[in-house]
Amino acid sequence: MEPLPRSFYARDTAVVARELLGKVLVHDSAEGIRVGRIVEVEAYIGAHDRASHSSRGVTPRTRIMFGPPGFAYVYRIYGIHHCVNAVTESEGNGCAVLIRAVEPVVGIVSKTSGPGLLCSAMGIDLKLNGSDLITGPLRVVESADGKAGRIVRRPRIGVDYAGAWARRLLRFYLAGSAHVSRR
DNA sequence: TTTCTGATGTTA
DNA sequence: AACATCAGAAAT
Repeated sequence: MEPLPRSFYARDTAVVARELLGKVLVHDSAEGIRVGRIVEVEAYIGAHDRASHSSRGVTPRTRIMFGPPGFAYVYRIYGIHHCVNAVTESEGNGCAVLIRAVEPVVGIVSKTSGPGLLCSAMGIDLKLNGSDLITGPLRVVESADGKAGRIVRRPRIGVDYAGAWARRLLRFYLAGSAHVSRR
């Protein structure tokens, strides 16, 4: 299947987030091919978004976020887990979509309901930070049926420190999916 | 059921 | 010190 083009990512982050629902994440590695259908995401809409890592400016960690769209921003969290994002909008904005949950499709043998769990289940780690989602080993492709379903909007998870930004409805998930991380 | 705690490395 | 998390235990 053909990966989504870079122009898909070079748009408003909340729009990209919603449209990523139902799309398919593919990790091609020596371990084999692992495939999951995206069912939950969050938008981090730029350096002015106090919940976003990019609100601290360009640092070694956020370098990829401030780069061009269509690349993977992978970071380690709480010392144990990894989280994966797709960089969006244009270079210099620091925007990205966090992928929070997928529905197992191929080659997945553990839980995928949560950003750390999905990375573990799909073998996503820091080696993929900065990789190209169009040409690299980690790609996003159109779903087989092209359909997503009704979308639910909620506040983002785990960003209570961000004041008013924590209340913005920038988390999106597919209504009725059994693989969403929490209701 | 909800709330808590421990694990553990990176960050600025 | 805090963290875009998770699993298991304790409290209710």
